[in-house]
Amino acid sequence: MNYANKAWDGLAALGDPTRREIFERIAIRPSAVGELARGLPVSRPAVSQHLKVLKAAGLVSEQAQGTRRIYRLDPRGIGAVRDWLDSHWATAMTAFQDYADRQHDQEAGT
Amino acid sequence: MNYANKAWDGLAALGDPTRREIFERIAIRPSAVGELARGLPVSRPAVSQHLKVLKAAGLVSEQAQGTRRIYRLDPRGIGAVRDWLDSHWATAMTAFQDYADRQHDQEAGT
DNA sequence: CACGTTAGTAAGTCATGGCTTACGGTAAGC
DNA sequence: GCTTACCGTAAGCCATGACTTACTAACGTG
Repeated sequence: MNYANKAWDGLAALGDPTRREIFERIAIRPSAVGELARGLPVSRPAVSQHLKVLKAAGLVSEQAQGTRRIYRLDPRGIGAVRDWLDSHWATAMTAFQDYADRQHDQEAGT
Repeated sequence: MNYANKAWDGLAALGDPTRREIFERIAIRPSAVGELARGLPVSRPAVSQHLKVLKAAGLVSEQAQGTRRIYRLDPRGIGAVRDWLDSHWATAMTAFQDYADRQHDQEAGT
């Protein structure tokens, strides 16, 4: 139960729509900064700043290739957020089931 | 592959730390608005507004109980975000594996 | 039936953070 | 070595959105 820390950073990072867009493009294909910026309605420095946040959250990793920096998905950070959500999803499922059962019992009881 | 829509709303909603805090408290135990506000450093209307966003994203559901509104987790919205993340996590894993293999082959080749 | 409790909405304030331009710095190519 | 391409950081601007107070509404209780 310590995905909480990393999961929070990840969720905070994925809260911005532009960052989600960048994230999804990287998911399709690892890309360099300028390459990403060319397909987006924001400037290249803006993309750089977003990548910095995504990297700090552990969602993407960077690899130098000449003067280019190739960004790709980082399974670790993504996995942390996934686990956090999965845990809450399971909680929600059982809670919902219990709730539905109780409703049913109440109706049957009267 | 249409969790994208709901997942985006969910991620946008969970981007705010106060909303995540509210979300986690509801996960522990379904609660009314005032009850939540009492344990948080923000006013009751602020909590109301956050719950509105969470509900619109399909992450929580509301049930009237007298003048009180009980909020509980909604598995549907949470599941959508979970699936979105799970999908990208799987992508990241295989991509990372491929990348590692290629690095290894390159080293062996020389 | 009035009062107290609970909660959503409106309006307005203010800070967070996303964006831009400008700059500096590194690696490849001629 | 000089130029070109690629990228991160700094500084500053500005809009989004989170928060507050005030108001209105609905339900239960004495």
